[in-house]
Amino acid sequence: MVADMISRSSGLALYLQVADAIRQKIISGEMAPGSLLPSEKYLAEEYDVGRDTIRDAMAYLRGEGLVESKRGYRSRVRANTSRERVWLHQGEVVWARMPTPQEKKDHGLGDGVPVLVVGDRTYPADRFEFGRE
Amino acid sequence: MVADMISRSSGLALYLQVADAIRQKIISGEMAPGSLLPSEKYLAEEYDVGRDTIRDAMAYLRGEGLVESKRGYRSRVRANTSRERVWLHQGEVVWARMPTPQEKKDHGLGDGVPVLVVGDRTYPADRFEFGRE
DNA sequence: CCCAATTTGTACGTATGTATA
DNA sequence: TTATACATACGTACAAATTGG
Repeated sequence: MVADMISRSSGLALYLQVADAIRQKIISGEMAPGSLLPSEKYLAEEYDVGRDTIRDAMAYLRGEGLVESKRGYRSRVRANTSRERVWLHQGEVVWARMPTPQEKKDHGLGDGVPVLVVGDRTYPADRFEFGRE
Repeated sequence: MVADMISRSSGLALYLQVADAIRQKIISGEMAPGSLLPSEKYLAEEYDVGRDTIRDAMAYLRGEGLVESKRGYRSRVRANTSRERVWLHQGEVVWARMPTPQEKKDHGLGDGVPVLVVGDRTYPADRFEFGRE
């Protein structure tokens, strides 16, 4: 029974404890990239918390870029994508921030995926990296 | 009255409409960087929605890195920080992702701030940028 | 230093909508 | 069509942090 790992008196918010537990399963590989998570209803019963608490935990993990959700289907562990390498030209500078809604739409980005900014162009951070030759 | 801008039949979720409205005020400068937002209670009345809807909108804006919240105090428009420039050495590669909880703690990062990764080191994306000389 | 008001955070509930299988 | 699952939106209550008197 996994619910033993959740403490209502630890001082740490329940949803963060749930997020920690699920994150650990993802990092350890117990939940493989691309695999489906249990339903929110199931998780709520497993950890003996309300569904809202599970939703908060999932939202937190989405923000970390660890899971992705879509309506009507169970959430999924985000698969690691390979990044295309782009060489920085002389004088170019790269930085990162979260995408605007328009950029999320344009690049088809889920939650928890930043963009890399070079000049006036943005690149999805899960598909690009920048290097110096 | 701003509530006119919120439509319950537009098909777009109310919290996204609220987020859009507040984001526009931030981008336009009507809400200056560093300034305090109205309380959630006030916003709920202003837009004539539940507090939960306002909270969802705020969480969305936090995820975008536009606002920051702390318990007991009103949310604040994130101030633009200046980024320290670091030169990439030959062969180095930089990419970005969301921080782990440990990295958030170590760097004192709020929501919606990615980290830049170079080798086995991470740099807060709101305080660093990488360039090629 | 303490107290009260304010504000956000957490957690529960219910109901309904919408996408997927 | 039906069942399942996540999304949205309302409500309530209390906890915890901050501010200011």
